[in-house]
Amino acid sequence: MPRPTRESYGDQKPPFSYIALTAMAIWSSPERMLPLSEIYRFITDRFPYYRRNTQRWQNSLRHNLSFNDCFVKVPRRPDRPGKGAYWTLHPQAFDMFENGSLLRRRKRFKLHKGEKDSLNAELAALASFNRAFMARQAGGTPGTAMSGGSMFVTPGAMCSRPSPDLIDGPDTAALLPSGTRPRRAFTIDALLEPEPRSSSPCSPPPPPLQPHYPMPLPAPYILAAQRYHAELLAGLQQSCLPPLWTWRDTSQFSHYTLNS
DNA sequence: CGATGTTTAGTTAACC
DNA sequence: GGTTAACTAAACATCG
Repeated sequence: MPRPTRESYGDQKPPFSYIALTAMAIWSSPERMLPLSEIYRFITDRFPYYRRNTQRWQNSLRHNLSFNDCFVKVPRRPDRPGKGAYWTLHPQAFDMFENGSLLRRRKRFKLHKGEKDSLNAELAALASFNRAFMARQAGGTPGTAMSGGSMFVTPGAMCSRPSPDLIDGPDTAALLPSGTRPRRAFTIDALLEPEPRSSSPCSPPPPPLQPHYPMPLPAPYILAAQRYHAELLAGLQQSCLPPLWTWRDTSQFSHYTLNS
């Protein structure tokens, strides 16, 4: 039986699960993360089947995003306002498909409670940073308002303190690779300081993590926000972690695979 | 208000 | 037959 090509799917339902479709969409984007609307667009652009009954499959897709730990909701950067968050893949979920084939999933990806708590704390800190950022910017008092940053937690404190009910292995409380987790306090002031030069233990850094920001002369706040966001994403999508999703044959969407 | 996100629950199919 | 993953439906909350 011949391999199905992108075209041959036509109005037929593609053999991919929603998880696979979503992973495709996310990993085909330059920054490895997309808002919901862009995930929709990726799917409808490539698979005509999903141009019908959008209510049904989009509900299922949203359900999958929320239900599965393999998808991580990253708050929008404050300089990119809009509706909804960005969605990315959890680094530990990269190998959830057998042999990298998106046609077959190895097992359900589930985070332990400690890992989940840790990640949520990290993301909550980011959201908090964003809110403070906006408030501060609205206040128009650069460098003074909200100084001290007592409302923020340091990443170290956040990630190294296991919850009482956490008994798992050594890395359960440290979701993000320790080398790339943000090293400074999650405060605007700290982030406004010049970037400390440190060589990443993993090389080279993936290009998508340094997107260009189409902004006219970013203010220091914007720079701080960008830096913060980049650090978090660098942790989430570490270059040490293997492979990137790709497709071997760009004309055949049936064969998304992992680089090896 | 509509898009987005969360949660629960029922059905189906594949697998051991 | 039990377990698991995928799919679907639906209720509900939140947010811009």
